[in-house]
Amino acid sequence: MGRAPCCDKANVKKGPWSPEEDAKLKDYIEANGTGGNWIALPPKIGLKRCGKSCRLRWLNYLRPNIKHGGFSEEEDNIICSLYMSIGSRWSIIAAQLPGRTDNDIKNYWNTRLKKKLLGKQRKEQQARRASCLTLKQEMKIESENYMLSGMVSQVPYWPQLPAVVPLTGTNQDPLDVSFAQLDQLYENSSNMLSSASSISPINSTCSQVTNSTHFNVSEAAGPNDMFQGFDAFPAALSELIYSNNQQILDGLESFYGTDNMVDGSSTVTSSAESSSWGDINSLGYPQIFSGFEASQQCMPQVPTFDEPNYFGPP
DNA sequence: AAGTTCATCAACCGCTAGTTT
DNA sequence: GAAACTAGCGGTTGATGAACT
Repeated sequence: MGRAPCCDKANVKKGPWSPEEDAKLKDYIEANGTGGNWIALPPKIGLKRCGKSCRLRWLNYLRPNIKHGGFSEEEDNIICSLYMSIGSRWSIIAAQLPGRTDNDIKNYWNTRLKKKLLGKQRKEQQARRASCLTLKQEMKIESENYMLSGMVSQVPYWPQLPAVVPLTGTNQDPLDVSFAQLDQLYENSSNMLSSASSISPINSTCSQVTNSTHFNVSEAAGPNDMFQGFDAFPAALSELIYSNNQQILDGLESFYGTDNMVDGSSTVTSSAESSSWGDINSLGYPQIFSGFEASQQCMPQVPTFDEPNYFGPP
């Protein structure tokens, strides 16, 4: 037995909303609220719309204090950082950006931000190829940069996982890290994410951001404190936002490794691409890729998740 | 000027989780 | 406890306008 439809689709209008419909919905909700039942709303105000459609229209467009477009550099950084940390949990990301909707952020990421990052990455890769750096030279530079920059204190914090997560196909080329694999990682941290419903929005001013605690997951952590560290993410995020974080964007771009991402192949990569693996480490991801040690031999050595300085200099 | 491609974004769809009956 | 129902979420689609040929 299938589910009953949420509305009578035959008698429901679809497509763009007219100004009259907007006005009806807005006026009613402002005067009476939603009544906690979106399904019942349209008939009450004479709208031939699905309740879901009304809800979406209100949340994404009619609701007060909605901002459209004009994303700031700060917002870009927050979105990137959170995407790297928690993946495509747009509602959670939106909760950190007052006035932004999940739909808006999702669209912005898919249409602009991702491309922006990829474009920059591509330029850098071309520059590297042109400079004829050897792999060894690159490794040395990246390693030195890593050690000197104290970057780990600025990167998005990856919550401590209950255990080292074995990825399927450990013989896989480590450079062929795709979003699918990231999804696998996200899956393993889903318990942590599920508690994120208690997230409070970032306040809009710099000082407030720095001082506020955005993630209240510690309250939900329980005795085993499985969320240990995740609570510290806001500090890392604040630092990320208000310090010179070009390195973060660089890392993100390298992480997306255009060549790997675009065609999804696992071909042996050139020295230029190989840097992406080191950058993944430098982004602060835990030792979840430990099945790839053999392949990592040619990569810069970075502190492992268990080492004391993993999340920053002592 | 006309046709085509690309970029953007509002809206829809299907699914899941939570709540109510 | 099971079924029905709703809210919310994320992925995807389609309409539209801009840019390009």
